[in-house]
Amino acid sequence: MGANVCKTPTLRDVARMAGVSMSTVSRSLNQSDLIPEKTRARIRKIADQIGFEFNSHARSLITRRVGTIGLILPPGYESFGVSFYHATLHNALRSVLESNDFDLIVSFLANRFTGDNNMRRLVRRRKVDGLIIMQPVFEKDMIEFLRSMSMPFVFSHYPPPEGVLPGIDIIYPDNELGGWLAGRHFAELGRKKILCVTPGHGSPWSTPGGSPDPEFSLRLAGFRRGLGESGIRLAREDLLTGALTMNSAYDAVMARRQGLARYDGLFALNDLMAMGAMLALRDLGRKVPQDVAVIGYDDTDLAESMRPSLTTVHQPREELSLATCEHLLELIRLSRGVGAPPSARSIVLAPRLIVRESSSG
Amino acid sequence: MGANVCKTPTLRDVARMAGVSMSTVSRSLNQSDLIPEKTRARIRKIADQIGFEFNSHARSLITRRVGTIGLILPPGYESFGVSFYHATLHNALRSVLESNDFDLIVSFLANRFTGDNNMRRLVRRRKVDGLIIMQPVFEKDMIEFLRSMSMPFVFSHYPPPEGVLPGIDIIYPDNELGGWLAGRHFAELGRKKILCVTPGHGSPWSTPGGSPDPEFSLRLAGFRRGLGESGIRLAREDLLTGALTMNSAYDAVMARRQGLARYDGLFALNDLMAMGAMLALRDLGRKVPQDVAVIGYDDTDLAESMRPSLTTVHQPREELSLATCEHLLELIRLSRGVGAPPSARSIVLAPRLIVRESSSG
DNA sequence: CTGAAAGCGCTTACAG
DNA sequence: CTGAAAGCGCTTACAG
Repeated sequence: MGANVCKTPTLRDVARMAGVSMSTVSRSLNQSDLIPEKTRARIRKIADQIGFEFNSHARSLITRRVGTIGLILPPGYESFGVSFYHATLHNALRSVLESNDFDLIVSFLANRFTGDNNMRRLVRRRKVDGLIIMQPVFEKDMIEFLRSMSMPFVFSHYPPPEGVLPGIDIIYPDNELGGWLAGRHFAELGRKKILCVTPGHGSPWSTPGGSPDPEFSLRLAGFRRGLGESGIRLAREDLLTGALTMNSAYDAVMARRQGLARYDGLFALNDLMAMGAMLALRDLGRKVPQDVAVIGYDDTDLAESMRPSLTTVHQPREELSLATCEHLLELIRLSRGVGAPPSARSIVLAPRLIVRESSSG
Repeated sequence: MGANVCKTPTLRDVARMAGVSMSTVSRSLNQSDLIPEKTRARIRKIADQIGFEFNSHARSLITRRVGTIGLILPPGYESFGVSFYHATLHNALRSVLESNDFDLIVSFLANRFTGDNNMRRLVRRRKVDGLIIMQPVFEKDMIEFLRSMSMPFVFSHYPPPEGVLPGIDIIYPDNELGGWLAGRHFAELGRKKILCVTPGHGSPWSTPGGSPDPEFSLRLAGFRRGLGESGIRLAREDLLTGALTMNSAYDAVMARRQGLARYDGLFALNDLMAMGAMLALRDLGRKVPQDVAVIGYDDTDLAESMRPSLTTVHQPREELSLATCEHLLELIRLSRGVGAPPSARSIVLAPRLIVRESSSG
């Protein structure tokens, strides 16, 4: 009366049915070429029939791998502006991991209730094989901890802070170049007087009164350089301060209605602010792009969907995700091997400008 | 020369240092009250010192729990309209799970490369203790499988399809009521002639030529009922077809510019479409809300950020996430116990209308 | 090519 | 209150 269908069949069940030892089943299902193809096929079939899957815990206990990657979310992820952008990043990440049969645990750095460090916990409990870390700030402790645990990790998306920590694997887009592309585009369009909407210190992770977020200050620096090459200057009064949201930019532009007529271009440091600014310009009777050309940053899906559609700097999300995952998977592979650990790399990806209606009048 | 700091200390290490057996350490760290508080504290301290954490695999092998919940994403999640809305849902989910010390694995139902069923795999490999399933379609196979595996699961967010499967735990907002709130609001405003922007069959999971998505058809039905109570009818020609995106709604309204002057209200079945419609109205010289009052659906962050800010039906995201998690955690708890499995519930949450500038002229 | 055996790091009756 | 021992479901030298 042996039931040949049980809730969760084990290797032992398969072995029994196949009339071989557990070792043979294990080897077969793991593609060991010690086992002749014929046997492997037979066992594979039995396993499929009864719906066998390896118990990942038993397996991990020995192999020390789980088949799960941890993604550490940036601070401020709850805020719309951030989550909004990152959601598309995650989709791309998930694709790559999925194609490699890895699962994805998504977590904040710190548990917001207990205050515990989630990342440490995930690592110590061995719930992940590697980490993708999206954090604008690089804590030295954290990095030393990961190294001491031999846990592969890659920082992704945020540019390194000023004093770059040497020897860290990090992949991010070139924000300075993105800004430069926008600046040059205005110059090419022959626009001379540009208004620029920045988040000021309003990004979720900038410390009050601290230095502005490098991500945004780099965009601005590049923008200045791009304009400067054609002799266009950005004065202090040409900078408006929003807060990464649509309404903050709308309000900032409305508040500046005096003297607005002088401007024939507007650059916002992200798409949401660009959209808010466009609404304001329209309400003030200034036509986009005829009177004012507008450029955003990020190339979120909204940019194309906006009317007029928004010219913007495209963040290479797919490439970023792909490169991040591939690099991490490579590190994981190497960490199992015997070779020397590879030297760390930082990979910088070039953004590109997507020209749409808001700047092609 | 025994190092008292090792990479990953085990129970054995703690036991050795404390001069007790592994059993005692295990019990202490698991809050067994067999062990006197004093001993517990001593052992806790040693464990903390050397950075001990349970190896989750060894533990799971015996206890059959992992401390991880699986979230199954809806089809079409890659599309912006969907991911955009769900991102905020996830944030809320993550909070609740985090406060219960559960990790979250996020996955699509099917592996888009191998075609394998990710959910089955996660369950069979025992990588999750329970599942939150966001799927507009309920496959019978899937449900039987989960039951046969005694895997706790809760369907969340999508209303059940027509022929409701009895005895499934499911939590979702009342879309019909949401539509009704919008209808009644127009009636109260004294608006008589309403244009309605729907996704048609354009939602990501509706089969071509199949029946429209229940989520949206319910909103529309409720809306009709709300208007009907004040004698307002919606003719076939009052329905526009977009595709859940801003530009689709923009284009639909623009294409309908003839006869647009008759309308004094516009309802879009989600916020993105409402925003697109508002842009079109403005471009056609119709003032919001003076000429046309506009209502959206979802209450995404963009609604408040829009100018004029958007009146919309608020999806009870926080309540939904909270209720889903709490219910799932309860099911998990019960599945360990001896009591009879609880009877399944469906929980319907009431949305509410958020009145903003787009309808308060 | 194949199997018996040890062991991964825990938990939990069972016996004191 | 405490410990020795069995066992969760795998993998992998080791011996044939």
